[in-house]
Amino acid sequence: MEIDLSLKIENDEAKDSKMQELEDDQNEASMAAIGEVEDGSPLDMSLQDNHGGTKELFVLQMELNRMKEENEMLRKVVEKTMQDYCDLQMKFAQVQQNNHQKDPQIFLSFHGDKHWTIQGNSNVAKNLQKHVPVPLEEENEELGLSLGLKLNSGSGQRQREEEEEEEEKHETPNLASMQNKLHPGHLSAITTSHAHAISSPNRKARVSVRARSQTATMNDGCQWRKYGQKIAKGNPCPRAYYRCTAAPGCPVRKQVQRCQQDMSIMITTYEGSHNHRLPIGAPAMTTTASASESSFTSLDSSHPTLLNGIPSFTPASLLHQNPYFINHQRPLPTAFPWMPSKFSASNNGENVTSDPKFRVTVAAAITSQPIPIPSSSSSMGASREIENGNSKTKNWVLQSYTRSHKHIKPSP
DNA sequence: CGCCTTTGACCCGCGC
DNA sequence: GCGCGGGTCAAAGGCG
Repeated sequence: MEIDLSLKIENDEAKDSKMQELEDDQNEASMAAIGEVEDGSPLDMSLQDNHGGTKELFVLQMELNRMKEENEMLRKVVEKTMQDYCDLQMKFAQVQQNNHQKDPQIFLSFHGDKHWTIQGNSNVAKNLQKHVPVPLEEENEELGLSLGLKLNSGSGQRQREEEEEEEEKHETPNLASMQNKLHPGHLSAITTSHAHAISSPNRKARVSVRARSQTATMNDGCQWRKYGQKIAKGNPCPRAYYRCTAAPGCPVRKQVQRCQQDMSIMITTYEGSHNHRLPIGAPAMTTTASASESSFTSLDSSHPTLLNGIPSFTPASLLHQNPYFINHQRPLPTAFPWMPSKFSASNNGENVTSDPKFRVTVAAAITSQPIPIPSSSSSMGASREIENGNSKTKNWVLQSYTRSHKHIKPSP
């Protein structure tokens, strides 16, 4: 990101030359006035004329003094502007440096269905606080669901992964404790989401979103094609790789993985920027560039269309405008559609995406075209592992697992 | 038939 | 240089 802070001002020479011209003109005028007195026919000159010439000279001198003062004032303004410009440049450099050193964190907490609080010291947080049309209160209620937003900059992948692990360590117990505090039925469709964006000159920007979802994929309004799946180290849940197929050659990819600590949380990581117009229902984070710039919107992974026509950051209003979110409360399922059906109970009723009532509600709430909902038929049960070196044993186990679940399809 | 998922193989970066 | 692990490719098969 580069911001042109160049400030075009006239340099001193040009300014001085103009001033000189001005003074010359005034001198000429004065001299002309004097010359009139001196070069005119002195004998014939009447007293009245003399009086008039002196008056004109006086006026011109006054004008000259006034212009000198004005010029001095302008000089001060220019100096002040230059000073401000230098300060701004220094601040900008400092901000850039800070972005590399630490990660400004923004935490959005949802208290019941009434209040949202945004915490954070960054400018983004302050901006959010300005724009969120709900009263901001201290986080003092026990009943709260936290939604963390994080903007990173210039971190390496390792660092990011460590941060993510760290976040999970800190975040998951909180979630668990919150869920323990809450009656299961109080968990509405929106529970938590987590996003952060990374921008680095050498790395593609990434935005990862954590959302409680029971569907296999995050339904974000875009069209995705799965091109790979792997078991990541330290997480038994397979990581699925998707590519945007909404337009040929679109570089956007996303990774979908379940959170190890809380299987109901799905971590979706978007990478790249779309080379096409997004569907109306596609949230901003599906294009990392816009996600980095804009505010994030809390969303339920099953309900991308809720973002249609709604300002980029209106979680509270979103909730209030869509009573479905508040009223559609259901207990956490014990199994999820992405699990092999062997392990999952009949949970078709849990998938609110296919709920016609929800669709009608959304259609009524927003004015947009219906977004085709991609079939979440990818079986996450099949696992695989790289076959090399010492991982062969693990690979055999995984392949065995794969074979044993190969013909198991998730319940429709 | 076209598009999708699955999955084994391959590539590449990083740490030691 | 080697091993490990993440990410991607591409062939095979399924499905509507």
